[in-house]
Amino acid sequence: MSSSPLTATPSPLLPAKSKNPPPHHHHHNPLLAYLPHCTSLRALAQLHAVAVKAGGGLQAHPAFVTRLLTLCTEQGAEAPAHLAYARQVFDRIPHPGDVVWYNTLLRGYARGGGGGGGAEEAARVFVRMMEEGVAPDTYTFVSLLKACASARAGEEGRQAHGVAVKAGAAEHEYVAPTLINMYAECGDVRAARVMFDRMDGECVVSYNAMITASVRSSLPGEALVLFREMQAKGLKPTSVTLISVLSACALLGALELGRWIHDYIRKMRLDSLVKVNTALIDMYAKCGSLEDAIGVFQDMESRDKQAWSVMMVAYANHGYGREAISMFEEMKKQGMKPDDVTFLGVLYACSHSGMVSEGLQYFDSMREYGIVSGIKHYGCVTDLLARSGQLERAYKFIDELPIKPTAILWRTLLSACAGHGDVDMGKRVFERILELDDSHGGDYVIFSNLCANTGRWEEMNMVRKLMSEKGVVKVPGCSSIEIDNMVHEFFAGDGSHPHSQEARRMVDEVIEQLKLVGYVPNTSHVFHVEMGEEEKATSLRYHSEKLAISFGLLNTAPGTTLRIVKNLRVCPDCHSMAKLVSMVFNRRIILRDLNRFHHFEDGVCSCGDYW
DNA sequence: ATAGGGTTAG
Repeated sequence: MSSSPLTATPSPLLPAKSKNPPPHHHHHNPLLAYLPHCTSLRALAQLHAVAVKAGGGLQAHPAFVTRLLTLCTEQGAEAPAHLAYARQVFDRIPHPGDVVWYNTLLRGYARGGGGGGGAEEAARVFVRMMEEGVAPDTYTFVSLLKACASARAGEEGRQAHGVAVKAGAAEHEYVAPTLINMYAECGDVRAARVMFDRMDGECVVSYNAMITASVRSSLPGEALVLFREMQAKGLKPTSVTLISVLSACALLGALELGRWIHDYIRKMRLDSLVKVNTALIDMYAKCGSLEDAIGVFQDMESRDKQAWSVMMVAYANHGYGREAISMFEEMKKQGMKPDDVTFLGVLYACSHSGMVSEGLQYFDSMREYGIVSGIKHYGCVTDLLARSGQLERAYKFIDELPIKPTAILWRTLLSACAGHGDVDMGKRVFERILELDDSHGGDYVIFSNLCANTGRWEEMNMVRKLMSEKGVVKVPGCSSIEIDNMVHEFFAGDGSHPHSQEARRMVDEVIEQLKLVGYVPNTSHVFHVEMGEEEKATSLRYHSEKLAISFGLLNTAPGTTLRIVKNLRVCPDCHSMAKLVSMVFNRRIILRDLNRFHHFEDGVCSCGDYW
């Protein structure tokens, strides 16, 4: 079914299955000189055919097998069939005695070739290696651990760690960072940190691994602490460090720090690296400055697929769906072959701009490019349908997927049900979510609000009861604003910020002025429904967005753009409040939501109230 | 013949 070169070059490449080990032709074969030039399986097969004609094959020659395995495994995740073929070749070798063969094969799994089962396959290869009495080296451990990392297989990873310790390889300068990375990829930052703390702390790569681990685990503040620490130690950041730190800035929405890193990058003359520029585009876009993102993109000497994809998503995130699509068309015109990530970007752009039919067409066209759609693509299509109000169709779409849907998929649909006020569909969906994951506070909140807004009081009470029975808690709303290189965080209602009293007073003042132009608090999205109307109004008044916006108004010069980052989706009341603030106080407000950006200016928002 | 760290639906 695949059209890989494998089908074109079947069995002749396989060494004969014999009980006797093949004779070791270590005699010189002049054809071996051509091996390095065989950069495809097809070429290798041709060489083999020539060898057969000349009398005597090549397939038993170690150099030939190595080349074959390398070619197959370096395709990694893109061509699982190649990897399977390499494995087949390998399994037919009676007594593989060369570490390189094992390492090469393990590398294929390390690159994600085995998918979710990659770690187990890698472990099996390792066991075979032990049985054959072949001694593993550091590359063996690196690849084995990477295989566990890319398969997110924590259990196998821990076992591999144990084996590495026994072999005395765990502290090796290449193995140790890989261990940190493995634990981070498997979601265990604490284990990663334990590994990190056990090291001398003079190694840039370990710092890089730990910084990345922190960013991956949504601990960007921790990443920045590590970054300062390594600078204090005199360790020189590499491009990888800077890329990770930029990613931390992106998470925090720390534009000023991001600009500082950008200057540093220029000073270090790292600004010609494509990946560094891609990280810069991502940082600027996620910190709310689409202009700067475009600037970096335009100044790039060359751009790869990732750069295009990141720019496309940046446009989409800021509400420029059409521009995002034209980026996609442009990159195709320039001869770039879109991949799974590129399509994720296009679908994302379509769903956020209400381009339903285009989105569905792009989704269908994935097959023409030989891309298998994954759960994330399905997520985009679900969003595309659901957001535009085709709830029933979205439900069917999820229900009939060729793979088991995740709670996230249903969650997407649930949000849309809330947006369209369809409590019946919402209920069906809510039940589907509970079957898969009943620990997510947001689901209860959304559904209970939907019930409240449609007058389904008994159901609402049931949901709330269920929620407290299960001990599920609501994630508190948190908004941050960066002023003079300091990130200020505000939580809904609480007074934890040193300036929160000040911010509260400012909110009171702002609200009074907004009331003059017709602002009426809209309490329909206040979760604590057992509150009285007055209490509800108070809770709403001190939503984290309002605190952050007011604090920003108070502490910046008139006319300064306010950049806010929120950890949840913005509530309708805060959204209309921000629109009014932009008009009354003549400020641009750029608010980053869990999902997208809202640019408020002159009383309107760039999302067109579609979010 | 091989190696460690980097962007991605909601």
